[in-house]
Amino acid sequence: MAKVLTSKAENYSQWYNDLVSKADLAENSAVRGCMVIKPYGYAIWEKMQAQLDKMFKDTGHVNAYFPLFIPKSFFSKEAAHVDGFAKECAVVTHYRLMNDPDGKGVVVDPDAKLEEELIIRPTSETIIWSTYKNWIQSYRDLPILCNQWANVVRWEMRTRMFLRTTEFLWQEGHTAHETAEEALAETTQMINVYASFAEDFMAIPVIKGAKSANERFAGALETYTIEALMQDGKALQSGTSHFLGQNFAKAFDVQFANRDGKLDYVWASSWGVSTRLIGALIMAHSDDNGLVLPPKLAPYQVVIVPIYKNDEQLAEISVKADEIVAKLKARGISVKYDNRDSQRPGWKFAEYELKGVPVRLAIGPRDLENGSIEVARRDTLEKSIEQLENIDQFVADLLDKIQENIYNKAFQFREENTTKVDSYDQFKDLLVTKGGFFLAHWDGTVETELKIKEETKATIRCIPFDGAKEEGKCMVTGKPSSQRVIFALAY
RNA sequence: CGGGGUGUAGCGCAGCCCGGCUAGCGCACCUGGUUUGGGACCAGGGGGUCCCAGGUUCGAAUCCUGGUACCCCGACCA
Repeated sequence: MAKVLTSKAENYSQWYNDLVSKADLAENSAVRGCMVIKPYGYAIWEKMQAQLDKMFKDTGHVNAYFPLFIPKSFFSKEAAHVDGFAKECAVVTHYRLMNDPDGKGVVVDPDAKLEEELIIRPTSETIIWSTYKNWIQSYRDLPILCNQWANVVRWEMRTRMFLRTTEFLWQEGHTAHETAEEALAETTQMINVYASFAEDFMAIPVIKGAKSANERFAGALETYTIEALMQDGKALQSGTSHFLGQNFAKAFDVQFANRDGKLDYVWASSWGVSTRLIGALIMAHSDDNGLVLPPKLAPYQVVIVPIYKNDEQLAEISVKADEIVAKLKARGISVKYDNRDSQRPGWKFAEYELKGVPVRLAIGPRDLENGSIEVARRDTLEKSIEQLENIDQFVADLLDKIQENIYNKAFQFREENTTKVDSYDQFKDLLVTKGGFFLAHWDGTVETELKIKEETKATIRCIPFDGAKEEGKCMVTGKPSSQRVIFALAY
């Protein structure tokens, strides 16, 4: 087959860029750092949205929408929060353009300067908590369990399609509670929702855990994360859920009358996942032939390619193909019958491999005679001839198998690339030669964490929830530690 | 924001050092024909402010100055 992608081995990040563009997911736009998400890429996002939205609703949440602009003054109300975001905010200073008095084009009208600048949201805690203040008077108004699907802007220095773009799409949940326990339970519930979405739908195994103080969200008391391992041995933070304590309630003076008739500040959580998940999907499963999509998120789960020599043959094949389409659709399987005459079969095979369609069916004159059909699976690239009868059942089972197989493959990869280390020298060596996740003891101090980051670029990805309690010594300082944490190089 | 690199047809590139006739190649595109079980072949055809602005020169894709955009490597991050 003609090679259209740089191979992973040759240059991983070039492979990634090639794939994004050749699989028609996204392209760079006229605006620095901002991408155009193309229909095929957006279709994957829509699948993700639909499933996540369902999971949010099933756990009692509702959707709302808050403004894109945030008054600058809101940002000074929570000190840690502004520290975290100040350096990457886009600011609106004027509201009008005028014709350039000196010639062609337009300039900003200096008379149209805003009294107070507006920040384009990098995240919505501040605008939402200023709103919640009006919604909450009593414990009877709690909890508030809102989510919003939105775009946000963070003025990043270096961008990469899906992984880090200046503008990105996400969802952000913002909840308000009577008690710390309730807010913490919500924080935990949502990291669990993210983990099951990642594992059951994206087919990506993740490690749930808490961020170290240093890696926490700006303004949070706890940040929980799901960490996934990519095929190049680097970690990708794939979703976070924050316990915000009473920080934002205090910053925006959101108090409520509790059950004892006393005023108290509201407890909060926030949680989000973004279009970065598409980057995770690419880097977790795909190969040198292109994208490999988990069936549960593939815009098309099945494609049917007819093979024919003339119009009569195509007509005969189409009768069969239409039957198959109807049977698959009846099972809720999304299928495309590609009967375009403008491309030849070989071209189509390569194209759908590039786009990661999980199952490809090819049907030609030979099959009409034999009552058979060729089935090709994207994950293993295996082909087989199957009976046309009950092909819908066969395909339905195969899609389940593929979903399971790519999860298992990713899981096995993670197992093979998770290493327990006890000495700092061994850690430094294997970090470079092997990569992946490292389970190591850490003394719990920011100083040690920063020293490791400075010397190796590795960070603590999380303190895993299900990590075994185990007495040990910090690999750097030798001070006591009660649990191994996960270190890795990260995106 | 620091270091390096690149902007020439929709995409990928050659030409630039050493200025000179009509700016070239591959893919893609259009037309016709033959094809169609792994990215078809033949013939014909269309498409260019050579990133932008200024300068040097009889003459600039090519040399000079400034700007700008993108890519790669670092520090910052979902």
